[in-house]
Amino acid sequence: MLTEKQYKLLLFINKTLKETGCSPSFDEMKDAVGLKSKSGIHALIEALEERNFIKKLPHKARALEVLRLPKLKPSSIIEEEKKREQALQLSAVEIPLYGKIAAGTPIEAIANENEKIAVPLDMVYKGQFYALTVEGDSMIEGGILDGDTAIIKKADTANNGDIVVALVDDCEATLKILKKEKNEVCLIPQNKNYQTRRFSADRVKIQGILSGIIRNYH
Amino acid sequence: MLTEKQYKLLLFINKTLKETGCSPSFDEMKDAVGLKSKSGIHALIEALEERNFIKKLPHKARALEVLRLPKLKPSSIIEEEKKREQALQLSAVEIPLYGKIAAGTPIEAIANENEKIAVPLDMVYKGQFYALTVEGDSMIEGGILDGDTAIIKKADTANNGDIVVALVDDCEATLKILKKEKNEVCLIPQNKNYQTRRFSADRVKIQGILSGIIRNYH
DNA sequence: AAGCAAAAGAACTAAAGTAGAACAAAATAA
DNA sequence: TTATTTTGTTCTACTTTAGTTCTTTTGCTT
Repeated sequence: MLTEKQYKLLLFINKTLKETGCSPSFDEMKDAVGLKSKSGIHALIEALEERNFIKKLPHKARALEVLRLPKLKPSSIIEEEKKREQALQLSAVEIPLYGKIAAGTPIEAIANENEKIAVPLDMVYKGQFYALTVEGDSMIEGGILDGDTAIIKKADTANNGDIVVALVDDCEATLKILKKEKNEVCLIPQNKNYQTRRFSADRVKIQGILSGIIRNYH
Repeated sequence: MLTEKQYKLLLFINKTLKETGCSPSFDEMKDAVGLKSKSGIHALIEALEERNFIKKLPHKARALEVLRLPKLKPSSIIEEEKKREQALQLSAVEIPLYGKIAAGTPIEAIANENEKIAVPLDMVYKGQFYALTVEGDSMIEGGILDGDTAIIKKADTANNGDIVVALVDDCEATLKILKKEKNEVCLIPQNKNYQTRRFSADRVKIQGILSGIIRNYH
């Protein structure tokens, strides 16, 4: 119903009326609203009168009357509603479950947008994520078991020590610890029975960084 | 009665008026409803005015007023809400996070209803659940690491082989594999450096069964 | 593929906001 | 009463913001 300036002025008129019992002058209003000329106040007053928020006796000094104020929702209720909305949206989000890792195919190839999994929000704070089912025990000493769901953050670069989804020769995807050395890349398992594999850097593509693990005991 | 867009716009206008006291502009409305051009807003406004949901001062800026709100939501909105609700309920629920385990105090004592965590629904299919933060490495060979969040199903009995939250002598809570023997109870760690502990059955109370693990890499 | 409606986009018009000055009417003081 | 000050009104000029209208595009239904 009102513009910002109109609303601000209306509040000021109402306030001074209640506090002093007498209308503010155009000059007082222009200062209150932050104008340098009172001609603007005149326009605002006319707009407020046209919208029936105030009544004015023309050619009388300080003769304004507030007819009504826009009825606002109490801010406490607004806050509460916002919180509830946030809670709904913040508690968990859904990310796609792409399939199994260590399955020998690029992840893109098996992307299935239909299968999704819900994960706690704090796992997926920022960026794009997807989920993989871990297959095999090559990371068992890092607490990553066969059947675990790995939450992966999409990325094409990573730091030494990160656990990454690495695609070797465009055909084999594995979950390993990354170590970069000059022109080579080491993929380090966490299982004594497996060996670290070393590739020239151009054979390995990073597809994501491990962000979380979800395990289900049945 | 109303189309989805009309309904959304009406709600937005109403919300803006109640929260700020000022009408939204066409540009603000187009963003709120998800249009890229304000010409569409014009059409929606006209439709809403024709149906007597809002009043407008023509050729005035920010001069909208909401006359009434529809008692019925458009069916498309209802369906959308149902879906979202279902998705949320089906995908994740919130359970209380009680604190750390292996901290030497009964879990009841440190229950804090305020702290909660969202977990995927398939972890908490049936029964009452709570979450604990794992402390220590006594279960490391089972893939349960220091700092992991353990999702626990409330229970006072368990089967051999279950990983349980066990309270010993009413003062010490630990997460271990359960093994019952005649009148004795074994609590078996999964770490060669720890020893299995054996108690008479009356000293050990089961407080829950491990149902899931959530881990966050930072 | 034709026809339709919703949406996008651009062009245009109007209102709101800003400022300054000149002036007229009311309130106040002498 | 007259003189003086305060207050309100009007006008011009210009910038920014907002609303309207029209044409084109897009996506969908038949």
